Amino acid sequence: MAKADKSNITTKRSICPVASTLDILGDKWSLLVIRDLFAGKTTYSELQNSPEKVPTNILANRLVRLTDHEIVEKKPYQTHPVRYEYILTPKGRELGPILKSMVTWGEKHIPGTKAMIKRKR
Amino acid sequence: MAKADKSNITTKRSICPVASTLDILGDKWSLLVIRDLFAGKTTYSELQNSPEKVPTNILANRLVRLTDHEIVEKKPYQTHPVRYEYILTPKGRELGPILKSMVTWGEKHIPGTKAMIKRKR
DNA sequence: CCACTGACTTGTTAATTGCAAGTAAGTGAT
DNA sequence: ATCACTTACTTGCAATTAACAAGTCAGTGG
Repeated sequence: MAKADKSNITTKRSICPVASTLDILGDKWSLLVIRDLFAGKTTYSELQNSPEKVPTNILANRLVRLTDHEIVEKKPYQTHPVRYEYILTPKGRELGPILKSMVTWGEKHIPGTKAMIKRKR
Repeated sequence: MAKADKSNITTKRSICPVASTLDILGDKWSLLVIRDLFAGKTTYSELQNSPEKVPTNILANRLVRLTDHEIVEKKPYQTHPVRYEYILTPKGRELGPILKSMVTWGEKHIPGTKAMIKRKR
């Protein structure tokens, strides 16, 4: 039941790029997963161990949605046992500025917040 | 029933600025309302007439939440009859970069989207 | 064979959304 | 004064989503 319904993947509320971006990322968890991928996490269990403790069924669902949108790519990095890594596609990596502007705004306007992402590469 | 519950207004999932920003704005509608305010809309009915057709109870709820967070200010601009205008506070106006980076990403990666915001001032 | 890990699913309850309709103050026309 | 209309919302309820706990399944190491 972690399948995102394909019918809605291309459904846009309007031609506005903001609305369309929110159709994909407009929820409490998607950008948090992407933040963690930016921070260098790659596996399901690493993503599960975020400080915000994303529920496992939601994490699974979001990963499916994000891979459907080609923001994230899932690939096995070993067999026996099969283990998967999730990595950002170029399209996903270009979400950096959105994350960055959120960090800037959050740090300035929400007391008690502090970023600690060390961007790799 | 359009009251946002005050208990949750200062509840943060973590000290991460991205997570905290998403606690406030992480849904399908909030940033759309802010987009419209950036675009120069000021009244409830103008906001209701967005191309995405936000449900009226959700619009009311989001406006309460956003004013609670001091992102939006509600003030009467006339009496008899009382009419209200919603305007962005300085804190709200600083969300511009987030919106802007969403426009950039959306236009580049979501086919069929086109921005048409003419920023005023 | 047993315990353990990683990567998820499934079931159930709780919360949120979306739609339709209704309300209330006030205006302007008949 | 009554009617129609506008703005700015509320209210009720069904439907979708999210959250939480538990369970599954392949595989490994002892």
